[in-house]
Amino acid sequence: MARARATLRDVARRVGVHESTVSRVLNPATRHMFTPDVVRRVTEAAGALGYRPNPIAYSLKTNRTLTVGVLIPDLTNPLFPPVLRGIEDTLGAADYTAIIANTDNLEARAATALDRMKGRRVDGLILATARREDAVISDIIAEEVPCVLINRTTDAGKIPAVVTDDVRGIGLTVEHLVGLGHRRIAHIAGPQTVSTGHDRYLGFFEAMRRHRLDTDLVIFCDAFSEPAGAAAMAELMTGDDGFTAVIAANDMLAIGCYDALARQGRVCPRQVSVTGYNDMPFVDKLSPPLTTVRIPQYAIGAEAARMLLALIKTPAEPPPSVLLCPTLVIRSSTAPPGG
Amino acid sequence: MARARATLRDVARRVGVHESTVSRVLNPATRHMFTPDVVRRVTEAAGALGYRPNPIAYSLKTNRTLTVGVLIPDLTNPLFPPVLRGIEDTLGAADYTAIIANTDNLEARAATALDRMKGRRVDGLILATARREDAVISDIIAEEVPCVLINRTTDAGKIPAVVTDDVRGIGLTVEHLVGLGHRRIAHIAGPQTVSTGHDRYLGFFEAMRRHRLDTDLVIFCDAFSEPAGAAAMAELMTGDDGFTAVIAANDMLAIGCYDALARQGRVCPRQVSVTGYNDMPFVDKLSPPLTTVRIPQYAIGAEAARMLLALIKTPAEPPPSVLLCPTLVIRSSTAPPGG
DNA sequence: CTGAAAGCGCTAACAT
DNA sequence: ATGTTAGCGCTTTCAG
Repeated sequence: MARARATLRDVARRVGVHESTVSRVLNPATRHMFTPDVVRRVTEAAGALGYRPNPIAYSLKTNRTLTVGVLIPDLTNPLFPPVLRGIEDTLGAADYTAIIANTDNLEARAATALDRMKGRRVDGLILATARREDAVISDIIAEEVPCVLINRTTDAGKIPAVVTDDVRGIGLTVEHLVGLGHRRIAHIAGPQTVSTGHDRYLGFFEAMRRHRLDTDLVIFCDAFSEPAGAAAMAELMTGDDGFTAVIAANDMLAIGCYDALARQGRVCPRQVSVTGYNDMPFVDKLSPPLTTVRIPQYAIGAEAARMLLALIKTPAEPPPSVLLCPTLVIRSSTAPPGG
Repeated sequence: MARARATLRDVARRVGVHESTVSRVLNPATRHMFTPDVVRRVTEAAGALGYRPNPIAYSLKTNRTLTVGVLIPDLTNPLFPPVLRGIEDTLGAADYTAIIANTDNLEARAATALDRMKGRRVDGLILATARREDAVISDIIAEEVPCVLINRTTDAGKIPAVVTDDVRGIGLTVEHLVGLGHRRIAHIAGPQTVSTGHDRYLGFFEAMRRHRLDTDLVIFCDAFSEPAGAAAMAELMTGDDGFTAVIAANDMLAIGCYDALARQGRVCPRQVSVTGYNDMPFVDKLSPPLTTVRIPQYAIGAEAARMLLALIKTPAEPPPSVLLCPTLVIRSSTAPPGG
């Protein structure tokens, strides 16, 4: 900033009181100690000088930066921007600021980013990058940094998390497809090293079993990506086992399915129904518009931020994890089999 | 952070030298003043104690926060995440960190966000929110805060900007459509209060004139949004003037065109060709895949960050604005007329 | 080549 | 009800 900003001392001098008086008057928690007259004079002088507290000095003194670090796999995945808006809106209302970093799903990058954030002395962390067994998170626990997980959680479950009920979410898609008459249903599963991939597979398995349907048609992908989805779909079509529907573990995988289907000249949903997961922006614009599971993205971010703020305030009382409810969004990528 | 971090004093005590010696040894710029022996001992002790400089104290002393503010209209617009990655990668390499805020295209929110950022004492700003006449930016000039604009610029042009050549970009689409045989071409223009909206309209106007074609089929929108595009397209179809192609000022407007077309049962590109602008992620998945103008999103961010860092280092030498080159991406939303 | 000392702007005991 | 004082961790003149 160019212009030299007014400091507490400047205000104090102008009013003719001590620096600490100004500090206390300007602090809502201690303002009550003063006569209305002093409060008025100080407030006016502060206004006249355009006084703005220096957060750097505040931080150095209090050891709090009013900053939290947010780790996400990839900002260009449209799933995350709405989550971030939820986080930033909630943090902003409490005068906190988010610092965001992408990890590209690489644990090494997560470690580096976390180091930078800790270096910046963030007051807390929100991580969307948890693996089921996560060394990085073990460190965080050991260091007692306030932290909440979103979207994915760890097996150990020692850290408060805001996630959706993935088992139930996939159950919804199975019910929907079974209701349409499908019996041979395949699952393109995500990485089993992360809770979302694992829970969705579990959800598929349990729901299919409930209907006494076979669960042999499962391809495991090592990434929630379009190419991985395309490869899996291609593999599925190679050993054609007469499946009529595919449940992809997320929307990116489902888009990959579309690609592979198109390359083989198979048409969705007439020949194969496809479902996704997340209801990312723009999947309603695909051809055909994708049937998928909607998760409350903004709410996930907002809730996580709320929890983190609580945790920062009272680290001794970790807030309970939150399980949000997914809903099925039926569009045109699903239809009765053999349509 | 929980664990009390080692300070300079701790390191100094351990080595048996003065605090300032440690500071100087750890600073690459002043390290050369010392005997190799001292350097080694200090470095080792710092390593052993896990010393990490406290950026807060550094900032308080030096008046630099190694932080820059980034203002964007809306993170959920897929145009921006790649730009941000460019910014963050470049800033990160120089140990700078970005603070991001959304304005939703509201000048009031821009002012608020900027206030918060200045409050946080950012060293510089990157703004993707400029209007052609922008009071907020006038303030920034007056306060001499290092700043670079991206995507949009101001009429006054007093601030270095990284933008693409929008006149030329739209020219590309006109050439393409004319080459396909179109003569009656409409333009769904963006807000004329921002440079992108204005320049693209200008580009349309000039290119059409070059071909001696009429430029009467223009609808001005007050937002670069899907509903605005749909409304404009609907209006265009009402007074049907026999147009065979529509150039939308950006991809969101083009998607709105798709909506309106679908509602009227008109098929693209057979009855109407449509073009967009920006080549946002996922427009290749639309039906039909959108012909659009690609801008180097990551490069815009990276270049802007580079310029800002230079400006912060030497405020007296403002870097020249950069005009990046757009390219046409031909997909399936354009075809010869009356196909 | 290294040490001493001041001070960035703020908060929070502790005094009165 | 207000003032004094010390100090957060660092950089940087100024001495030597």
